[in-house]
Amino acid sequence: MEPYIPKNIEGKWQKIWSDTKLYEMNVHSDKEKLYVLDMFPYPSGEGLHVGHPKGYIATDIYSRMKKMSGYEVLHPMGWDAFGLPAEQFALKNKVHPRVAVERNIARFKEQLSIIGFNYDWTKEVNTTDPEFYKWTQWIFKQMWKKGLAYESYEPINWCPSCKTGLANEDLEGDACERCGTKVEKKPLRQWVLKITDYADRMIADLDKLDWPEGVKLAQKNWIGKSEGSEIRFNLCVTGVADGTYFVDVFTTRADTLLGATFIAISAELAQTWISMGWKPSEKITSFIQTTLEDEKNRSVDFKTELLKDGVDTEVLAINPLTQEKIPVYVANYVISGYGTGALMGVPAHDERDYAFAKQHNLPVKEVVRPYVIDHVNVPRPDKPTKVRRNVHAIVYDPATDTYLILRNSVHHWDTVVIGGVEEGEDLVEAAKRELREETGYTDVTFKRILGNPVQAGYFAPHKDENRVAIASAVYFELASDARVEIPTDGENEGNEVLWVDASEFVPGKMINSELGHWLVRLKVQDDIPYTGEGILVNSGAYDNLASEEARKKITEDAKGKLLSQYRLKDWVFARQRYWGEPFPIVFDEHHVAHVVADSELPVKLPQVEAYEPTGTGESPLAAISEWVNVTGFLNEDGEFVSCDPSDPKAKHFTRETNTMPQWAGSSWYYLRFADPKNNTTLIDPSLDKKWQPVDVYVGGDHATRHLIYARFWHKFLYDIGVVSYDEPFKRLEFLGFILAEDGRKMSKRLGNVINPDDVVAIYGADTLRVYEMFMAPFEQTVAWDTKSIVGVERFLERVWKLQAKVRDEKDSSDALTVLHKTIKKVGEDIDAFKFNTAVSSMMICLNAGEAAPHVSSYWYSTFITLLAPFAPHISEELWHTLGERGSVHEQPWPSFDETLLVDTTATIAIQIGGKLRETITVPRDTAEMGVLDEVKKTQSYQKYVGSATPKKVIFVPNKLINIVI
RNA sequence: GCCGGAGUGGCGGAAUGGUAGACGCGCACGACUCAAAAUCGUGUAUCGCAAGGUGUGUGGGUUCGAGUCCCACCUCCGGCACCA
Repeated sequence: MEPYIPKNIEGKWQKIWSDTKLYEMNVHSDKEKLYVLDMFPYPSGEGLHVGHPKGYIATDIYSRMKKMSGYEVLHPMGWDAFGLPAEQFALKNKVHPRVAVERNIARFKEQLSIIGFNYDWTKEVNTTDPEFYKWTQWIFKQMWKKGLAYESYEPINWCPSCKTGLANEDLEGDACERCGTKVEKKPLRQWVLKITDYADRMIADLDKLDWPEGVKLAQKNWIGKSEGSEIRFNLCVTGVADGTYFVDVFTTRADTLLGATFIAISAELAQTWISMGWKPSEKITSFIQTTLEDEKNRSVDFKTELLKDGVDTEVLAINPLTQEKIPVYVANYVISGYGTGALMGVPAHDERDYAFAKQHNLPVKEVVRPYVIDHVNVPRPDKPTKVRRNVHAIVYDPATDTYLILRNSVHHWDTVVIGGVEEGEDLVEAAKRELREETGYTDVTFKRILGNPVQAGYFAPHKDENRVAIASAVYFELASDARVEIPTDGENEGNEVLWVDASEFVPGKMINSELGHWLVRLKVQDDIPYTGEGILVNSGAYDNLASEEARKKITEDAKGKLLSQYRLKDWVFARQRYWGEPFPIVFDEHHVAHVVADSELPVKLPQVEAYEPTGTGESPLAAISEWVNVTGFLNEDGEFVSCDPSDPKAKHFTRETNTMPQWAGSSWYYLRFADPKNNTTLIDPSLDKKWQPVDVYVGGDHATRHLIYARFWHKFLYDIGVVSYDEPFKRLEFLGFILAEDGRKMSKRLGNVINPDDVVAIYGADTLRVYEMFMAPFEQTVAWDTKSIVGVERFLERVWKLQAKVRDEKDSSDALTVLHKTIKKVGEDIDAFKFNTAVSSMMICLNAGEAAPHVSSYWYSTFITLLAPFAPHISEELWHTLGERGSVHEQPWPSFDETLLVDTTATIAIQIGGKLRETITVPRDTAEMGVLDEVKKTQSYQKYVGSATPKKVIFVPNKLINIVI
């Protein structure tokens, strides 16, 4: 037997597989399709570290197993090579980005090739290839035609270091995600994509995706839909007729409109007012200016300016329902990009508005009262209703850390001390009176009233009527045990006065359904506004309406409209850099934009010497006049067609000089793999129908960028009929990253990078592959551990050596059973991306094979077949050593025999009173009686049960028997 | 603050409500060797000589039985954050 030397076999097989085109697949095959895709890499100049291949190993294993199971598998690879990192790398190394990208791709490919991946390289795509980005431009053009791409002059995030505008998704807090520089707001002409048009569908369709729930939630939160109302407040400005001016506010709580006591607007909106002719005082103007400039302090604390200074003009807002006039502030905490950039302040029902009102001494007007429905005695619609005001006396004894309750033996309930209150009666006095009458305690210290009343609805069976209780709570502490005698009959009949600790003083154990609210208020020392829903009070005609109903009615009556707002912003889609896709747009002499005709695509990125960013907000392309200036004419569709300047139709146009962001190509690249060379359409419709969607998509966490952008583009392509399915990625598996041995991220700077080439050189590609799958659950981030890799090395070594034990004889039943269990387990685990346990089960199987006197060639070749997706080289070598023909990677995936899965004996755990005492081995499927007979013979039974009669026996066949005594 | 995810030996980690710690690393001892490495074998949660206790972040609960289910809390990691 030859020794196992990976480098002697791995290169050899890689060459044979490549020469025999083993991995070239047929997109037109009749077999059932499966599309397995990695998030394609950005070919950076640093090359791969061991973390990069992790996901590729997983898809490699998955796709190999599926191919063996009879699927035609599309498993391609490509390059996401446009964008800032490549350009920065090129600038730094003084090479052209195109050259740098080619070099980096070659390096990546070489690194990938030695790991033995099964990519079909005939399907390779590259986003910087004009034949590819032609279609990126084409998609943009379709969006433009549908009005989804528009020019905007709004201030955007500008990174002064990268010298380009950025999308919201490109930020980390308020800094550039790439270089960490604080971004500035810069007004810039931008191309923006209307992604918000798809927000609702992107939320709704999450339901049909087999994605990790956490990712779906992250997307939902990122999109951040809130449903509310836009309501107009007319303005009352000194010297101008009321209603000439107005402000629209967005609110999710239109039900609190009658509690609005101020309006706050953003500095941006104030500036718009100024540009429309409003002339505020110097003080206000300067406040607006500083707020606009002081970008970072806007999220720190309240800074406001009241639009009233007694000198020039005074601005008040008129509540559309009450006509009440309320003050208007410019406030730094109101942001312009959300809603209308103006809000109505309702201090009684919003924490921030409350804090604001306290700071400015504004009235707090309660309009929503918490409302609880008793779930035991639910109000009955057919019964009359009586309204009562009452007070709850909550008494705490600090000495014993307990609360005072009444336990009633007639009604079987625990309750706080409750008493009715008359109109105008003092709550504290009423509560004290009830305390004395019902418990006898007289010496309590009043602490505070627990906020506004809570309303409860319940059915009172003993009175056969519904009750609405409007309850306030008064909080006391017990000062001394002083008590007076109380009668035990009448109201007090059946009552026992008790002190209970906090665990008993909870809504589930007490009858008082208001208690939950009291406990929340007890916890915080200051009054807090009630931000929940309830029923309306102090709202005139709207009193007693539930919040939800009130929102509709109030919005309607205030002539507002119901609409949704999103946290997600439209996608700022232009970059002022060289290395990206040019836009298929030209401008005429009036600076009106036109798309270019299809015949003009691709609009190629010009070859230039200097491509440094200008920093002026202009792209470096703008300086290339021979590229920018073009002659042509608009055809009958209004699209630009170039022509010779001598042509009588010729007119002068200039090209759009911004380029597309890095995320453009990756938003649709997965569509191209099935048909990468098609020159007439983005993808042949029949191939789209056959191969989309991606069945399994694997990569790092891009929940809020790539995966949002791609879904948006895909849905757009679906709408215009280019693709036939409305979601791009059916199943998504995230991978956990591999950290350096020191637990930090691998980086050249830290000098802790583990290079896969080195690992392959020492241990071989198969060991690297199996180790990366074995080290931790796939989705979990884990630190590289060079020590542990030998475990996998030994495993493959022992697999190799087991060939010496192959005999032409029957397997032991143990070895056979383990093998079939392993076939089942490995298949199931690969399906579920549980590679670590798949490897572990193969180790168990190998242990069993080694323990057996010999293994059959069936046993060994089956084992090799299971191992093949994980360790393709050693498996192929052993396959041929066994004298088998063809490639192990083209063998059918082994099937298991159900009858062989079960052991002939079973180990039964004997529990006595739930405690494990002993185990016994009995023939499989021994019935309860049989097992019990055996159990009775055991020492444990004699000792713990003896002659006593078991109260109960729980029997789980082949597993456990529990004797309860 | 809000929303996710996770807390199990010295380490990575296993466990459809049914024998916690599979598998692997490490470690200890033994075999082989002049010796070492490699390899192979045995052992390895913890306290205890043992019988037997105790153990899956903490405290409660449900259950014959809880790492797993329920309630409250603590810690760590990730995301969002004046979003009206």
